[in-house]
Amino acid sequence: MSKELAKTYDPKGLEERLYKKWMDNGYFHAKVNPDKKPFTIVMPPPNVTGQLHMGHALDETMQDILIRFKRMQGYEALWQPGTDHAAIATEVKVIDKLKQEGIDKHEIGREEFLKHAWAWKEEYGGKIINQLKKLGASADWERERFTMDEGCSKAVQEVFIKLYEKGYIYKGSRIINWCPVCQTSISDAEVEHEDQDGFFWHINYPIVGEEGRFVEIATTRPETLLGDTAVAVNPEDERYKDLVGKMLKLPLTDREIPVVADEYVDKEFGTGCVKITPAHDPNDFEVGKRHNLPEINIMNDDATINSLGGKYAGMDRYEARKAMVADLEEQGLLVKVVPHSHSVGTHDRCGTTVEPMIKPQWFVRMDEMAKAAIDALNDGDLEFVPASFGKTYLHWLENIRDWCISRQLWWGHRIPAYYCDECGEVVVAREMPEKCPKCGCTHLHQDEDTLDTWFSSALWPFSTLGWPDKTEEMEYFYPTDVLVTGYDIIFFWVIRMVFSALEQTGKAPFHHVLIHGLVRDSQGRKMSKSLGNGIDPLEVIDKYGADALRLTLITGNAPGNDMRFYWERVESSRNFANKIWNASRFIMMNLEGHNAEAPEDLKALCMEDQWILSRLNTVVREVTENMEKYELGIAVQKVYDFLWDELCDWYIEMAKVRLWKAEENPKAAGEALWTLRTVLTEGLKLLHPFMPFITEEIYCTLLPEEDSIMISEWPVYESERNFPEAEKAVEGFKEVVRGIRNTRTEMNVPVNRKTSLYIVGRDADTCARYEACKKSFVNLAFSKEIHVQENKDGIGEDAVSVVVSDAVVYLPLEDLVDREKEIERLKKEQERLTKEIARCQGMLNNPNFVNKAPAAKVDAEKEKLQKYEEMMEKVNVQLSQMQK
RNA sequence: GGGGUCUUAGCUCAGCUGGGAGAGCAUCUGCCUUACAAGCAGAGGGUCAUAGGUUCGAGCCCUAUAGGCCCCACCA
Repeated sequence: MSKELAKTYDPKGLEERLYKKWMDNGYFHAKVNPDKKPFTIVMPPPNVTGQLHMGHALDETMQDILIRFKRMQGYEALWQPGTDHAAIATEVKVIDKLKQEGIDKHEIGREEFLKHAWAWKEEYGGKIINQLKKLGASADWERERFTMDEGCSKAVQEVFIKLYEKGYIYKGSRIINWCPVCQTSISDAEVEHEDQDGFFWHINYPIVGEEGRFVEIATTRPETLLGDTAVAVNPEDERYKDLVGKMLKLPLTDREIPVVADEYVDKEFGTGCVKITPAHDPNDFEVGKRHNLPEINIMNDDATINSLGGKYAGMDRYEARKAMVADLEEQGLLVKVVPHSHSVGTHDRCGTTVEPMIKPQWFVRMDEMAKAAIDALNDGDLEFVPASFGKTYLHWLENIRDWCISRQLWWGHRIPAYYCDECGEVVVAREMPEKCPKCGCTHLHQDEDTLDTWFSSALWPFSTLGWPDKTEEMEYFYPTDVLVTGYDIIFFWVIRMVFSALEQTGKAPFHHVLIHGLVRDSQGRKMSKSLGNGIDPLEVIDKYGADALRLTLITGNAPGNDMRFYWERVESSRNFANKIWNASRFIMMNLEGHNAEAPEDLKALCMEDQWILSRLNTVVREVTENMEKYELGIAVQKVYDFLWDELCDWYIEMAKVRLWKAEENPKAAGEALWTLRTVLTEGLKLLHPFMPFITEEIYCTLLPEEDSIMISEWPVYESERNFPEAEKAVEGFKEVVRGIRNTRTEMNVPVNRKTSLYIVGRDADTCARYEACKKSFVNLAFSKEIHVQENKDGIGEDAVSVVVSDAVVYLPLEDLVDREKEIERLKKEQERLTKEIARCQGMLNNPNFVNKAPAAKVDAEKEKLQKYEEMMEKVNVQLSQMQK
């Protein structure tokens, strides 16, 4: 590979080339390796028919960062990928496609439909995986799984049977959420509640045998009147006490229904009389059970009124509502209509208003398993990051109801239950039994329903590792270490994985759950198809590169918080990539043809070399700590600041003096080059998990003998690279440089005018220190002829002075000095110091501070006070001189 | 109704266990200084929502209030 690098960083082409290299070398593959500690992340399986969006990009980037970090740290890092069959989402898409071809799902039948569905999966299933690869995702693609592949299906069947045998899975006729459009039951978690403006219809129900007397009820859903089997009042309600037990004539029908008393009714709300429709309302269902009321289902599966609805039969529920209200009005039974806003349940997939219906469905009993999941968090077997999401988790589990798992869909895992055609006996088994165990009949048929898609994804952390077989992967990689996901699917997925894993494997499926927020648009709106405000990650990658996208998604936001997407931020990430690129280019250009041998003793290195090594050392320690605490944003910010501010803006500029004089002093230049190469190499390693492509390209160009940065060793803190004195010295140096630059700007001195510099140090030691680094002022402070001395000999009275902690720097700028201006500047400085001194004294004069604060804090304040007082003294001298 | 979360510079957000307010972008002033104008140097800009409290010391901890957002919930 050539050392010639382009002047600007162009990620195009390079990313693809490097990704292929990583794949070809099998760097992403993890295997059972007893010599190493495992580190495992299971990838939340994207929907097989899905498109990569910003949410995925964020989620996958976070995981990739953790996996790459741990891999470099020497762990056997497995990132287990795969896709989800996404039962209903996929089935809807396949139905749509078939419809366009003029094919009806029911006409072709189950088997034929599934053929189409699998074909669809084969055609589109790989798409999202390929998109993930563009991000740089280092998942172990050799282990890619699918929730409906053989192994996962086996796990699903196994779990179903075990739970059934334990009595945790049962079939029952209960009120469930029904989607009339998708024509399937859905779980509570799939129902979204939204407030809608509607009406309260007040209707009079005539009392039987009491001509002209009515009971007035209020309802938001008049059409369900057809299924009413009672009217309920509160037993304590004095207004209606005499009515309890009486019969009412149900309007628009020829039925009579009783008035019952039930605590459920709120006296204060509405009219205090509630119509009870057990078959179409969850609360009414409960009331009906308590009073042994009949359950009358008045709707077909598509939410049209069924044959029990008399003249309304065949009408859609809303059509029927209109017709019935009109009829009631005509009959004089409609008392009034009052606008009323109330919460309506809708299906999260299609937005259709859910219809509660009584249907035979399969359920998972939640009480015991929920308790285990609660204990897991309370016992610390499971930890959320940030911890506050643990409360959300607990709150949900504490209020959980049984989970409806059967779906009237074809795309999914078919329920392993078989019914005897003769006696109706139910057998749950791995295969269809040859004959009914009860009556011996040989005619049996399998349950038509499939399982909720989350039933299989709940098993993902262990089904992908081979469970229920006792595989070595299961033994080695399980439980996994951390799950990374958005807060929006804690209920759907995280909770179900936890209780499933606890039940089946006896262990929590992961130790930590790292939660992130949503990526919103620049106005803070959710990115959505209907708004058309979504930003395609692939477009960002195409324009700015995957590294820039990754950096943008990780920086400037705290775990669990939503973030906004701005193109400007991507641009600034790209600029950082370019900065690193050019710094590397500079270092490599200088290395060309020169020796950069490691020094025999780091202690012999010059001040600035020790400083940058020492700073790097600190950054290594801090970044590693941040990564281990999942503080990715903080970690990368530190790497960013170190590379840009400290390495590029300071160290490289300081090192230039030696590089320019390489011919004169090859040893000094060699040390600078060694330091540059060392710091760059280590810095790139710290950056690699965040920006894998550019770091790989530079690393391999810089060190052609190395194979890849992604399998290099993560830097570790070494105490012999710690140089506190050098750090302090360079801080002093920087203070001087800043002071000079500042003063020059104020004096409007152009950069190309080099000035002489007199540094008057506090004492001999200080002078020695400035002497050692004085050459660096040439480049950093636009200087020539730098004099370091202990007195003011040879310095003109008009020189501009810069007072710092341990020295005064004089710039002889006679011709430019405006005495008035200089006096003003010094007075400003005086003012600043007065404030500082007052602040220090305020603290130190407070006996409570001196007595109670830690001694180190008190000493630090004393030291500062002394420093400021010294500086003040010097400023005063300077000022009086100017005012002479 | 319950729970969570947020309120910090013009904008978007960081700020880890309490110890002198930060970044990016934007604005203003100089610079094409032999890695980088996708850059360099400098500047302005904040009563850290409000009111109390704990503490020697609060952006950070506690309480209340206001406003924003989110989630959960069976008031017909």
